[in-house]
Amino acid sequence: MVSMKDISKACGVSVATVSKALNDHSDIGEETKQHIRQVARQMGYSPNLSARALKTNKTHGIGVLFVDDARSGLTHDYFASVLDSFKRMAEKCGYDITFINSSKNRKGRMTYLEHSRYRGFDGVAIACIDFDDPEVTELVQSNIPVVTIDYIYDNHIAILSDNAGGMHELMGFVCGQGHERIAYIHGAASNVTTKRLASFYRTAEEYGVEIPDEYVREAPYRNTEKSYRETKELLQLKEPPTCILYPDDYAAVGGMNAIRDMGLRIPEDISVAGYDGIPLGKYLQPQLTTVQQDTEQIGVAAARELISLIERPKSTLVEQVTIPGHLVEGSSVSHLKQKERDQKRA
Amino acid sequence: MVSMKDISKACGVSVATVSKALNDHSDIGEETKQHIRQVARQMGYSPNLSARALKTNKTHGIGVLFVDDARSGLTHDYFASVLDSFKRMAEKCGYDITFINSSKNRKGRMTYLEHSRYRGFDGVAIACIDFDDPEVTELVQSNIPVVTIDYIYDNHIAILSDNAGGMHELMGFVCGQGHERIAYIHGAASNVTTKRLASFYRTAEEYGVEIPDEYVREAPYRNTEKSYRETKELLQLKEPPTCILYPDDYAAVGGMNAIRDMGLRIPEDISVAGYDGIPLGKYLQPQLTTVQQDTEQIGVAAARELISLIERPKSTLVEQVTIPGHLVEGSSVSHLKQKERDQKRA
DNA sequence: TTGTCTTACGAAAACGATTAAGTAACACAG
DNA sequence: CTGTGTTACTTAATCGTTTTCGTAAGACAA
Repeated sequence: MVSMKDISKACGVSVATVSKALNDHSDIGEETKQHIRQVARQMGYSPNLSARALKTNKTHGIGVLFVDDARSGLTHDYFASVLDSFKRMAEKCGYDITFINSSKNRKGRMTYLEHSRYRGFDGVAIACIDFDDPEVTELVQSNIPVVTIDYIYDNHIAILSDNAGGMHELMGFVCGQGHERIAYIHGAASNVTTKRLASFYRTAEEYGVEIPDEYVREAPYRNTEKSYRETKELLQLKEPPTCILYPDDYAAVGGMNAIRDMGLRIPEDISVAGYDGIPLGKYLQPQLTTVQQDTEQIGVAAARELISLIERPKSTLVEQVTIPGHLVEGSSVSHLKQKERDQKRA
Repeated sequence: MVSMKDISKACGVSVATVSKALNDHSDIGEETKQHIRQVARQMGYSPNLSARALKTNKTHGIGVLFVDDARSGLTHDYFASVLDSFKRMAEKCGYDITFINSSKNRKGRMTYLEHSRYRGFDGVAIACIDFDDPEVTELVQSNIPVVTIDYIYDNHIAILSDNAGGMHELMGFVCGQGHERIAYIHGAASNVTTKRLASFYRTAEEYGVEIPDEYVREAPYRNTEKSYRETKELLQLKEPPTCILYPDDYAAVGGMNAIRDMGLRIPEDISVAGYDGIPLGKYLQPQLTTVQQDTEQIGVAAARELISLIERPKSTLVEQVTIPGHLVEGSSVSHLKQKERDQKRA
């Protein structure tokens, strides 16, 4: 590998001059600069990041922390999309993305923070994880710039998908279609799901729709089997719902299977809606009504905010950015006409 | 940050002793070692990777190169799964994963190789990309250890999903179900798709099934719209196929929509099969017949081979590992009984 | 002439680790 | 007593940069 020393010899100048020329310092003559740069290019010089990082304490590396154990790491649709746009934005700004982990290797086990320090990340993005994990809070409370996605820590930057707004829009649509018996199978308790649940109730009230307790159930994220079972139970109620909302699109597919297995049609007999807007949802029959989260913007905003925090530690005032989603009106929610509703009531 | 110097002061020994104690060299007394380690722990010492890398030329970092521009980077199901298991395996061995990119940032543009050198990757994994790209071949021909996934460069380690075997098994199943008019919408030309296509023809011959040219068409990977259109065209042929194979499960869904839109039933009227084994396939109705690629093993093998190449540059003889997939017999391929076939022929 | 500025560059000390080579202390054989 | 080995350290060089503090040369004013 050709180093600055090689260039300095080739040019007959000192390494200091080479360094300054390549970094465009003002105290080097213009022609010297040009010459040094040209020679560097010719010799195929490549800066040594380790050496630079050792001096400057900047690695231009960003750590990304995802949940690992739930097996859904990168195959988690929502998260993979967010990460993808995060990555693109970060790379455009000259930062590379490395995954943080705490798996034990030959040298024992490192906490997230230890690992981050070891790698010398300039900043860290956290998402899709148990935010109460002590290792996570340790990382957040360290002096490493942090941005969280879909969770707020006091005094830290957070990028939030507008779950309350999304659910409000979805419920508004469902109610607007005339549904009055709406069930909600929500995801396992988390900051995200509680927001959606609260918004669900609030919007129901807004539209004067009553929600019996037995209409509200729980099935973990992306758990098709559980949502299948819960759906069957809902349909066996004395007064079954006319519409069922699911924690995500996968779960919705599970529910749709349950509905069909019971000989009912979607949306004629039962309406369903998912959440997330996975690519395949558009191609299901009927097309799935869902809320598409703007993963592109979430990822971009996260990267932008984190990098601005890294590069201008003080000036960053914005602490939370909420990114709206939008309703995808598929055809899995039917319009209940007045007489139909009367019929059902009769 | 506490460094070895701090520890050496606290312990009244030299930094060399600290270094050796922490790295378990044999020429340090056992009690000294223990003491130094304990103090290091108490002081919250964290090794500085940059400094270490500067000396040792090892970063314990692996670069991963994916296609970026096609927008399907991390949201590519097959690849996200492979990456996920690759990551887990690598982390278990003490390596971290960073994405390689060549996007132009403030400092101009780096090639993949330049970027890899800059980051000092110990090794590189390449997948899901245009393998003819000169930047990619430049990277492969460098002195950096490389493993490729689903593509073979001479004298380099490659991990291959058994596309020929998978297609053979799938075709064997379809033919075994009595199908004799089988169409294949294959993906855009690539090393992967040509292997499948060859295997498709070979297996057809093996079963004495003739494939008219008009039965073989092309639709890009995951392109639901194109496979929708191609499917419609296939069904409008004078002698339409009884079974259609698709390049992937997404495309299959597109095809299924076309079939249904034409008022036909799956699998009673037309059978379909996908490829990949996406999670949702199990929950489609009918359940999609497909070939599940063993992404777990592919990722693990890639990481294992790459790391062994990194750590024992000479000893690695194995150059290609083929990972078999397995048929998922859904219910989207019907069994054609003899008389039905006779009927159709009549 | 002397003093002060500017410009353009160099010397050298870091940064935090690793490691080859050296050395002091002691044991033990001859 | 001398020579040879161990054992347990220390010294010092080194990796490739960055950056602070020179300093020499020339310009220009007083």
